[in-house]
Amino acid sequence: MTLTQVVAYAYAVTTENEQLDRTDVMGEMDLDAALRAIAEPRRREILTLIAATELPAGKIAEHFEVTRSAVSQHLHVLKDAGMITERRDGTRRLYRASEAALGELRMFLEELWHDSVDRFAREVVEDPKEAP
Amino acid sequence: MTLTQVVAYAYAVTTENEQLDRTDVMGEMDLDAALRAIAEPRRREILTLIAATELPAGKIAEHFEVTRSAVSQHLHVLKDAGMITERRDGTRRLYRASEAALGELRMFLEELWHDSVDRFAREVVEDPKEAP
DNA sequence: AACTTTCGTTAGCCGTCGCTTACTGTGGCG
DNA sequence: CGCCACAGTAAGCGACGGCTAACGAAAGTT
Repeated sequence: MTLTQVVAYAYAVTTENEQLDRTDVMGEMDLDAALRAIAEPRRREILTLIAATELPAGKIAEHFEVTRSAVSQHLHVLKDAGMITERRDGTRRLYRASEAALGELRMFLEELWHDSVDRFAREVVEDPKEAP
Repeated sequence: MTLTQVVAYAYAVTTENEQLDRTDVMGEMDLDAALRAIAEPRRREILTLIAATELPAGKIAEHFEVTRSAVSQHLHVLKDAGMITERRDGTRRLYRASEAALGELRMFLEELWHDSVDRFAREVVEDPKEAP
């Protein structure tokens, strides 16, 4: 069973409404903003932190040596870019990486890489000796 | 035949020395610099331009409405990040996207996405109703 | 109601970024 | 050699980004 199949199954077993909620809550990913967001090392660390686990802002901030304010601003940037989702629980705000957004970013690079590989393979076929 | 198999074949038909040259010439990709490089829209356009085709600096600059100088600086940033390779032919400098670097970037996001998907799949298995 | 916890927001500082304008460098050609 | 086409480099400017410090806001707790 491939990873993609697992995802397909996961979506399949959720109800239609739940799926609507899911795509609804997630503020559509902005590719430009997303790439700018992950260009920052600390934001990348935050993203890896909440890729597999949901965490409150405080717990996230503990992992860094900058102010909680700074982390809060990073979270704001990530949220605006659609890279993370926010869920409230009392005074806490729980964050997690948006699987859909990560998938879109992944696809963007996949396509770019694909173009590059195509060219490379073409050159090899035309003249193996010229292959870089 | 999958894409990965094509790549494997392409590498296989090149000689060992050629492969050494290939990895030698390419200034090891810097993930941090690479992500900062593709955060800029114009640099991303440049990258897509030379993903499947090798182009001289002048031809690249023609596609934009900024100065050739600006494009030259963008190319410098991309090269420093290891995202592109440079080959000289007379006074011309031919650029192309580094397939290896694009692959590494792709892998980085692949892993991040993978972590996120794992979590999502786990939640569904544990309690489908709780799936976001 | 007063206080605490958890967290976001604002103002302002300083460093970095992308751009233009000028200048410099280099290879080919008469 | 002198010149031209093709490029990178340097200086300097306006804009933007990330940080801290101080403040604001909301949900529990006593």
